[in-house]
Amino acid sequence: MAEHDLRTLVGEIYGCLFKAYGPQHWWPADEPFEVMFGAVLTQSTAWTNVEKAIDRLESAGALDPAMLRRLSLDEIAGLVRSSGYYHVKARKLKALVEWLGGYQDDLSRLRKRDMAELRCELLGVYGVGEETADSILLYALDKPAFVIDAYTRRIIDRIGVAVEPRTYGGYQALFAHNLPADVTLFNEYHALFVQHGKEACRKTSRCAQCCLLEICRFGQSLLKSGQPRKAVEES
DNA sequence: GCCCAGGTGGGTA
DNA sequence: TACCCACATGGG
Repeated sequence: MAEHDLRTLVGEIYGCLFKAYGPQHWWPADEPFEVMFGAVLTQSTAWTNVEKAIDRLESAGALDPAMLRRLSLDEIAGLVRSSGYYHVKARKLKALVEWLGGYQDDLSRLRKRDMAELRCELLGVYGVGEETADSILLYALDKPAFVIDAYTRRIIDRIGVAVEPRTYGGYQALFAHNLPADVTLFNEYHALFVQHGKEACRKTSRCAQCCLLEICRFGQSLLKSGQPRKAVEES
């Protein structure tokens, strides 16, 4: 599949999703620390459960890194119980705020850092994997990191794009190489994938009745003819 | 009662 | 590298 066609496809998917769901405006108005904690709390967890945990943190005045550093693991676990995996997540939040403490909780210092270096550093923090790191970079620190999640993989697989390698980086490269590195665009695109995943294509194995139906059909026909679209990660 | 949700870390072969 | 598995609540 030519590079030009892949670029067109990535643009078409965005166009269909935007037409169906409209602008999402995810997280930009929220407090960056709340965004960071939410990124950890939402790991493998429904957002409705995360909201309850964030509300309890807020009531305790603990949407603040300095406050969170003062609380014990058990205290944090009690506050985030509703988000599931609460013992593990308490440790993860603690590790994150310890890391923030190294910057005196000063987000302007973090925003000045090079994105790739910052990403490496985040990945070194306990509990921060690739998706969480990119969510923090994009939604809390305004860096152009494209977030890949289960919804995104599912949709891309269904459309029939042959991502190589089938890793987080492989999927991310598909978008990073075929879109301008724009924070607002990346923010909206990922939010639209999540919205679509929640509303349309969760349980069914095909995109019946969904806004990506035509794109899916095109992808399936290519697969049958033995020519899956190919996206290759640059090393 | 069963399935799933905006993952990650650690262990094993 | 490539799988497993633990981690756990709450809504449909």
